[in-house]
Amino acid sequence: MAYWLVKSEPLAYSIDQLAKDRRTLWDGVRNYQARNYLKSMAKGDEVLFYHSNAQPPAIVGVAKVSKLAVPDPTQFDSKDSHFDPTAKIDSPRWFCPELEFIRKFKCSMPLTELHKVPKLKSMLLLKKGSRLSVQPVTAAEFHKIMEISES
DNA sequence: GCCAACGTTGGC
DNA sequence: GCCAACGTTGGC
Repeated sequence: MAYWLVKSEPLAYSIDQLAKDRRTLWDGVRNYQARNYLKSMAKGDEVLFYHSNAQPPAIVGVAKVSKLAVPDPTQFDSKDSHFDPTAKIDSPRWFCPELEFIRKFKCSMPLTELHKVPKLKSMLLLKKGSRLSVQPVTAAEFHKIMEISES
């Protein structure tokens, strides 16, 4: 079992939208490192859901991987903002797993609060200049965040 | 809106 | 392969 964190701008796709949809393809990621993480996600992996460019930016809930990554359909759609003209059907460049809603936290965890937790100080999310929209999270970090969410 | 930190592109 | 120019992310 691995743990991850994904970022989304709430105006683009929020935790509330995922709660309604129940499941969604995590498409549109166009960064190679993030893509490689998406491809290595296993069914059942748990995923922290983070709202970026939000007020405040915060971890807002948990999802899980419900399907392994498949070729991202938006790369082939010329009308989609994530269209990639260099991607070919027989050699897709971008991949996306399906994520399933687990829960929204009663109280979201703003970045400013996360920075105060000593056990989380090495989280990728909290490192200066860290822009990756898909990140691995350690079991210890994940469980600490679960603990905080229940307090 | 600003800007630091990256990532990508493309000429050479 | 280098690197300048440009684009994007995302906190503030």
